[in-house]
Amino acid sequence: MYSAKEAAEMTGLSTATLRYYEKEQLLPPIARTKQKYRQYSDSDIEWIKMVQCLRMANVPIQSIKKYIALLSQGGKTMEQRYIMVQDYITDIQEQMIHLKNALALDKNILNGIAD
Amino acid sequence: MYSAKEAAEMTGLSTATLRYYEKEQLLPPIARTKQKYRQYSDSDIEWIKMVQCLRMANVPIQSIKKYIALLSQGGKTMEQRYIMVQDYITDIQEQMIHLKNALALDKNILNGIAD
DNA sequence: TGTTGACTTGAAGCGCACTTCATAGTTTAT
DNA sequence: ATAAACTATGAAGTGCGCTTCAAGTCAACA
Repeated sequence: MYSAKEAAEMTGLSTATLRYYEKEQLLPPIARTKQKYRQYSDSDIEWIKMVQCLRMANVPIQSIKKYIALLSQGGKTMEQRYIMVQDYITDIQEQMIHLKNALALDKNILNGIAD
Repeated sequence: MYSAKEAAEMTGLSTATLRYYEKEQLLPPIARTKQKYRQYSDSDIEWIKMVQCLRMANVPIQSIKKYIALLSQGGKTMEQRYIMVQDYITDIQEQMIHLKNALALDKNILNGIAD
């Protein structure tokens, strides 16, 4: 079991962010000591790392919350989760297309500037 | 030349967003009528569409501003612009990796749940 | 003539994802 | 025993990217 500070160090998130994620139900309820101090388990740490990956992929908190709700229902929700991830993969691919479109428009505009 | 409303319809952005982009210097100064009404030219519309592509690729306003500043300096800044776009392509590819990492962690966590 | 409707501006408001603050209790080291 | 370091909470603050509001100007039409 790890303290708040240790969990923060292990994940690279701040303790404030960890509390925020917990409050937003992106994490399972974290165990507490008698004195109400959080005790993060190894599986909590894994869980946090997964949330972190989703955030780094720009998945919004509310979507992660839904994903997490599915995940905590176990293996039977695998397909739904797979679909959610696929949708985000599609999003990212579309971002790539928009960037390339921007480059194409850049060239047109440049011709217009006629430098 | 197009009115604010026409420009909005042509781009799918709101007139408020167009004014906001102009204020933030994401657009070149838009011509005005005697009555101070904006008159968007065809090249303004192209410009807006490029900004829109960059936004849809999740490029922040401040970065677009820098990109636009380079673009308005003409063809000699092509390489710098290319590098900027490359950096965003890298960002997007990294997002993809994070998503895949999330999926891998999902599988681990699922084993932990032991359903 | 007056009342729609499109346009102008600056300022305020909003949702998101945190971050910081104020206040208070606990644990550890000297 | 007391100071330093860590933890807790709720509330307020921050930055981003818009959106909405308030107050006024201008053009066209019944």
